[in-house]
Amino acid sequence: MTSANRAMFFVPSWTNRIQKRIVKMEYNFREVEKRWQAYWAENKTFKTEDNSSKPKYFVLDMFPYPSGAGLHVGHPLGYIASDIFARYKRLKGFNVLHPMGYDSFGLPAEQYAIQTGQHPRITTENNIARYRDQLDKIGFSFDWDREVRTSDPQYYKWTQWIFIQLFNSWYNKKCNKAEKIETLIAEFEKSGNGNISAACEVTEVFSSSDWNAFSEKDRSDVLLNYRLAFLSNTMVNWCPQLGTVLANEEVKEGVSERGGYPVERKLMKQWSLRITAYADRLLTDLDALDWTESIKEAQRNWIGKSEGTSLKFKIQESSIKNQDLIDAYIEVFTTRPDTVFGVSFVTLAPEHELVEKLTTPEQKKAVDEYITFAKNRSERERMADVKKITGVFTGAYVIHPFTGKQVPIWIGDYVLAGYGTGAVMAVPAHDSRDYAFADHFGIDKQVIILPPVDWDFADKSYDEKEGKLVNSDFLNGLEVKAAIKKVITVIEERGLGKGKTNFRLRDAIFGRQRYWGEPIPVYYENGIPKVLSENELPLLLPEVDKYLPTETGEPPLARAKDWKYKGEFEYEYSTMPGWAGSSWYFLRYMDAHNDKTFASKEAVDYWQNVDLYIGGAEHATGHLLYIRFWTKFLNDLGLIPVAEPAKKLINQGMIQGVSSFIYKLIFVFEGNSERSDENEAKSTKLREALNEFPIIVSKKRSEIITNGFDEYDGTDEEINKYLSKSRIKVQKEIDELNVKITSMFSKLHVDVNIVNNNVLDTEAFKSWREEYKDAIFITEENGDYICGSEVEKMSKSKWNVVSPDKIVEEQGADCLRLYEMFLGPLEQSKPWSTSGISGVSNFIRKLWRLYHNGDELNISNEPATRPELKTLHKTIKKIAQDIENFSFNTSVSSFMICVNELTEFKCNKREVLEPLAILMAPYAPHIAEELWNKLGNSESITYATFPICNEDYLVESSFNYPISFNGKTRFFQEYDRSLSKEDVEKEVLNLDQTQKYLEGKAPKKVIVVHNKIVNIVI
RNA sequence: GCGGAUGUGGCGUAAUGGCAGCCGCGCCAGACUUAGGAUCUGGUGCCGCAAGGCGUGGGGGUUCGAGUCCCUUCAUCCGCACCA
Repeated sequence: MTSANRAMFFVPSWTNRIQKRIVKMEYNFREVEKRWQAYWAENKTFKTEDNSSKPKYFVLDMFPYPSGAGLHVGHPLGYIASDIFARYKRLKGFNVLHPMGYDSFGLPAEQYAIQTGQHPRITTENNIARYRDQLDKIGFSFDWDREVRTSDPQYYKWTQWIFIQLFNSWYNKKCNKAEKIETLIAEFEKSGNGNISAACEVTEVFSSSDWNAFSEKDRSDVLLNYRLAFLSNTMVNWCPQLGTVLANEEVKEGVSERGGYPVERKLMKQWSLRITAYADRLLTDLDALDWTESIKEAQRNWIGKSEGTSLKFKIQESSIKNQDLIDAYIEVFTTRPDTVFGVSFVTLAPEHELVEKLTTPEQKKAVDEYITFAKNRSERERMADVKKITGVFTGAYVIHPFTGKQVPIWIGDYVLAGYGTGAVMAVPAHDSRDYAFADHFGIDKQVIILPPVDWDFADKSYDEKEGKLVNSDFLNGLEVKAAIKKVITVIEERGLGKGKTNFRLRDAIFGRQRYWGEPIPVYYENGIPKVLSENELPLLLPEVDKYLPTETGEPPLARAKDWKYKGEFEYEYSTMPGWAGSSWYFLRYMDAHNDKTFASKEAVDYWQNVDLYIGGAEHATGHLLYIRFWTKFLNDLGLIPVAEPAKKLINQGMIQGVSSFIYKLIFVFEGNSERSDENEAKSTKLREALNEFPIIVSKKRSEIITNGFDEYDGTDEEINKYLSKSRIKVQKEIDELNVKITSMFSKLHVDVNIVNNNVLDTEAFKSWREEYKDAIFITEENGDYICGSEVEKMSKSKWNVVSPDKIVEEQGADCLRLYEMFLGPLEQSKPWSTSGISGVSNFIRKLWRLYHNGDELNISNEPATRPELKTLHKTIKKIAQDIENFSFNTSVSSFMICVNELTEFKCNKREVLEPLAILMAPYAPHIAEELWNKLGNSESITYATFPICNEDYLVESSFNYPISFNGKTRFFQEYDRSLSKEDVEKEVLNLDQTQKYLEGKAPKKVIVVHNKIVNIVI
């Protein structure tokens, strides 16, 4: 059958079979699943109680962004796992909160709005409706009454409210928590900021009288240095194509995570959140969390704590002319103060504030040129050629604080302005970056640590913290670790600097110059930012005529007509970033409709935090860090009782797509004729003629020809036939233009839905796109067109998205649920493939047959036999263990084993089949409800009781010992379980078989593990 | 460079330090027959006719016994990355 025929008969054959099934009264999943989904919705089966005597359990999924592509098979993987767990916990007697919602603000809907003019709200609503429909069909046990949408004004009212709390708070380092800003103002009024220890920008010291004399604007500016939500001039990641700034974790390899557009560094006035205040707590609290090590490690890296010391290098006055620099110094941050006697230069970041002042006139030109160069080098370039060492000498020197020698000051872009002090002391012999820099510019390297191993300093630096100090004055002879301690003491004694901790984590930029996000509830009165009061919330997203920046480059919100606070003051035009709404949503589920507060005290006290959180690992440094930050903040203010959002976190693996490719011949011209209108016309004709119909070459064919997919070598006769056909028509132009035509293969994604087992449905392909309607296929010898395939991330642009809908339609939701779990361990990533789904589908029918005889339900009330009970109880034990260990894949095989065994026993006993239905219920809820109901239960199976394993049934009276010699099993021998170790040994040694394997030799040793194994060592 | 994860049949995978490959797909052989892509039975790690041997990325170690623990090495994937 050709692929075209297959496609034509595909649908009818399915329909036939389903009709047959109905006639034969086989399990009709369509009817059953639809009926129970309706029942659950109607009876609000999964509605969570607010006041319950049951213990609580909160199972949460990372809610989706409702994209236009709909749900793909990767989404439900985590949802199915959490749903199984939620249903299991209900059967175990818990009051389960298992909600779902939508992270519905975000860029794609807005990009779509820019292209089409459709309001993002409409796009979002449509997408949500589609998601909901898809979710409903899979049979999840969500309490939909608690649905949240971050773009709903009733929801973002509270996102804005939390922002206001952040604005009205500061971080008191003395008690290590956030406090109301009023306590800070009171302190300022009383004694200025001298005694304050706060997470803040560097601020000048002022007294209470200074404060009282400040203008309103001055006070506002000072307070902004302390507030947890603050406005400041910051270097931001500016993405011109998206027209907005991006957070660090939204930038991957120098381009935007969404869309892949270039990102540049730019100084802008921006709202930020002072997450750095929480850096230490975010780090230390990780230890107590039951999260995967990889996520914790990613967060640790991202926070990037490093302990070291600051050290001041006085600027040598004779080397500079600038009077401002008398008594000035350069402060560096180092984690290796022990290497201070090996300093051969000091390097400043190009943006360092002292650069301009201390550069000597002789070096000014070179320095200016370098700074311009460094500025214009985009982030991406900088990352692309990390190896390229650049820098320049300033002409100035500092005085070494211990030796008094002069040390040159250099500028280099390997030093980052944003980290530490933006200046480093360079110790080339013991730091690989300094080494590379020194090597490049021919600067001396002073060895001051003797490595414990042979080391060639001509080759590379020695960075390890092992070895003895030399040439280091008072540190000579000390081990590195002792030297670090000692030198810090000396540095602090002499007032040269002090021990200091640095974090890599930056404050989170909170403004986005976009439309589709929460408006920041701020207005400006005489240039002073002020927040709205609670009763003015929500600040609704205004309507705009276009979703683009204004002509003057202001964000889209500036387009809103008459959008002024009290008709007078300008609002903030940036909106909040995508992660704002998701940073607290778990709390809203606890009390989703409260219009007095974000969630009532009773609700947050009862539900506490999430017991089980399931979602993708890609949120390791974004969402999961911000949600922890906001939780800690709300906890500091006493608004919630917990400081962490989720006790346990599981990351489901990514389901990758398997992309299919076609290989299209394209033509490249190389001509050397003059450019003229006439020649242009000829070229156009040439191009059109050659591309009159697309030539699509099958994978193996193109591989044989080219052994790669680049250039076509011109040796395939069939291809040449088509090529020459096109070519003849334009031979005149080719000659006249004197062009050389090269044919290349272009590898293009093709929709996986028209490819079956790598065989392209060529008819479907022709109608897939207008441009392919006349496609010519160069196929394999058997007439099939074979596509290339590759495993990639599932995405619309790669045409490899597989939606769950088709499987639900053809095999049923229970089958999808079981199959997704059957694929392998939850946390493992794997490419999507349906090759094994028939096994699961067969299993479901086999399960059904166990309860039926032909068309009729066939259940016996006879007591079950011992083997039947053993099968059941072994399964109960395994399933309970598996669920607790999140090992859902192994449960599915246990079910299969169980049903296989019971089928073999021809078991139809209620005593076995009723508990089995309950065991199945979390995994395959529809069929379980149906069987439960047919067994005569009138209530939903949801609140049945999970069966308890009776170990008595698992114990056999005898054990079949594997008898091994030198660890290799040779035969088996059955003994009574009560037979002692000693007796087993005696019996085994007397066996003829044993004697055979002993070959007359005496055993050196005999190991008997009771009821496990016998091993005889010869 | 740093960190995390993963390497087991043709494929997805399974194995509290104790019979490697459960379960499923695929494949082979057969049965049944309203010829269905249904259902049922048997087989299927590799080499070998067999006896038997070899097998969990490679090398070493601990152990009576290692897929599992330790050391080392290689490969693949992911995250971070001039972080002083």
